[in-house]
Amino acid sequence: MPGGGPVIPTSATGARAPRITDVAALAGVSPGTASKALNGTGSLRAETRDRVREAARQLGFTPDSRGRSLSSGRSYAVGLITTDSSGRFSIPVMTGAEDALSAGELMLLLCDTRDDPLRERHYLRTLAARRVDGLIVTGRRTEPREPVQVGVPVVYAFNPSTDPEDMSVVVDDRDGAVQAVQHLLGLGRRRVVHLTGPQRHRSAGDRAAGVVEAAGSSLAAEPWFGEWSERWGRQGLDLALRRVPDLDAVVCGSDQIARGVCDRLRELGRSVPGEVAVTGFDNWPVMAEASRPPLTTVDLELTELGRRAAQLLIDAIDGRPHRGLLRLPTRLVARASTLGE
Amino acid sequence: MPGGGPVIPTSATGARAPRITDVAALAGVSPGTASKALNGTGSLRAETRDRVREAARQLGFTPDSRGRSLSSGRSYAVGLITTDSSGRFSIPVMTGAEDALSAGELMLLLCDTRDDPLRERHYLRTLAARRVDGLIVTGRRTEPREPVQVGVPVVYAFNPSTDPEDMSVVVDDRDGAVQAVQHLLGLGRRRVVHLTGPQRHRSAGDRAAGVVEAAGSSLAAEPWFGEWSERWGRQGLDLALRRVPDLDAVVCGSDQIARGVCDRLRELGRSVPGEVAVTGFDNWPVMAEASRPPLTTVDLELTELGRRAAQLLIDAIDGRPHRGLLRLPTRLVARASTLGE
DNA sequence: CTGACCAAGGAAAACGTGTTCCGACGTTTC
DNA sequence: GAAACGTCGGAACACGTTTTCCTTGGTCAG
Repeated sequence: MPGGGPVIPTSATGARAPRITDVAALAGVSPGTASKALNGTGSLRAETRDRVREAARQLGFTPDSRGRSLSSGRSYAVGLITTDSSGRFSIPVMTGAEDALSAGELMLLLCDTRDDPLRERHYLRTLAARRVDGLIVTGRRTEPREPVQVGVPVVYAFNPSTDPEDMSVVVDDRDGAVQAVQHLLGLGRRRVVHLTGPQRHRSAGDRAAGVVEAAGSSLAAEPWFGEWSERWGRQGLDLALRRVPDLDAVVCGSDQIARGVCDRLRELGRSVPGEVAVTGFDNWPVMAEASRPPLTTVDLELTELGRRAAQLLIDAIDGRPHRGLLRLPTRLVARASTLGE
Repeated sequence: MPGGGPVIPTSATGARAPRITDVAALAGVSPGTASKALNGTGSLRAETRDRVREAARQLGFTPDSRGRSLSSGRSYAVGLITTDSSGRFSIPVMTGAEDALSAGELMLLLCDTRDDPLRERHYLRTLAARRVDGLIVTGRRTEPREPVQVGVPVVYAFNPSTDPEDMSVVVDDRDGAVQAVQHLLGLGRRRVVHLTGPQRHRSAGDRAAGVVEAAGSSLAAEPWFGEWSERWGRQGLDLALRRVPDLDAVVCGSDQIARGVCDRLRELGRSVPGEVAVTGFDNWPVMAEASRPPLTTVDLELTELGRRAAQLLIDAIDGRPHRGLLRLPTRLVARASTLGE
């Protein structure tokens, strides 16, 4: 049947998927020779090589990666353990990782543990059974997590391992906060306050530390810790205004908080950024771009983080192991909430 | 080394990962017998079985799924092709699919094509090489897509195949709209308008059709098509009010639109739901719950959709193929934007 | 003319498992 | 006592590929 799309042949196409033996038979050579011809190894006459390749093409031969894997000792697959794949943090990390891996012909095995240790154990076992070449571990919080015990290279992305010897790639939250503050100081703001998430969250603490460090004497009050919500942004702003009536900049620990702050400021009739400049954190498009005005915010570059994590893993798999924590820079995205129109 | 966590042994643990041969040798039986003992097949004395199992436990033996796969003809893996894994629609679908598959010991191979036909071809080839048992195809839009050509069972989730014979699982957008409207009618609303996304989007059209059908004479104006944004919600509300000053309910095609509508109504001093009731669509928590007031909305039950898709796929793999379109019901989530406090 | 060397390709083993077939042994039945 | 039968376990092959080693035949130098 000539017409129709390019059917990729497999065991269910009707007949069996062609094996290298079939290719070899058609080309009139031995399976070993066919393998060499297709992989460009060994020493073969050009004519033979072409004949084999033509036979493979004709049969629509796709080498079975399981056989190849068994023979090579590598599975060309890595597991991705995530504590919640629906988190908006793990998603871009996954995307970046997949990006880097697919370039290296590696596939990603998705494992969503839902923060359940039992599920995690189950998945680790399954991944071990599949003899994955490596593992990427990610989550939705920046708290260090206890390392996984597994006999292949592991990279922790976004949430580091508690073992400082393990490979971890994380966001430099503190530097992000510093960038935001410096941006505001550069615009002449001198009465800066900081509203952020729960104090027990490491990212909140890191960002607050960055703000305190960078703002120096321009910090008009101690940071307020609350929750990662718009509601807290609105409430927190009220608190801040009571304490610092003449504040001219609010550095927020998340875009949600910043959006709440903007909303409340508008309700109070204070112009943004005319009277008060506002910055967010995370560059979560749906928040940052939909806010009125759109938010100047700190992009975590999570896709790049995922990519780097995957690259590190590939290196380790290829026998060039790295170790320790890699802190990636963030990127300030300036929008109307500090710049105006 | 006894201390430390439960190391899952693999080829990199230092020594080689133990093979079934090693287990057999330790138990004093042949590899074939060991296989039978571990899998509960064949006829063996209980004592022999136990001896083998004990040996396996002692060695920390994990059967190599590649060998097993080669022998059984099944790979126990399915590919997940998504046009964008960062979309908030594909994520819950993936989660649900993974949920159903992991129960059946199947793994998910993640393939994000980024809507690029070249990448898709690449991934299809790779998945074919891995001899996946099946394929789930999903995307971020509800438009039917051209079927993939591959020799294994395929289920289309969220976005159906253009071939009505293919297995597809989709959201019943129309029924969702009907539910929302009936909810409003039940609350006594009689001047209903509808604001939704771009007319070229099938989901917008389906939802609009449902609204028109269910509202009947209570529909105060033709639906307005615009975009899926809060900004359009605000603008659209102005249009609607100009045309229907006494409207008492706005059915929105998305939570973003609904949120914009609520914001604008508040700015205009019209109470929600006192004067105007508002419904959203999608039950996107960050929108629906953060809106003021929180949105009554239509949950698409995407996780369940993913689960069903996976279940259908498993059935097909096990030789019980289904066919045609499965339209899953949505679920109305009532919140303050229609009910008040 | 012979020995050394090289190119080309084949045979066989390896990767790890599951399954089929068959033989050995012990028990039962006539 | 012999034939039939059931239980248990081993040998061999299958799955599909890669790689190592070896053979064959040809060419070149001495």
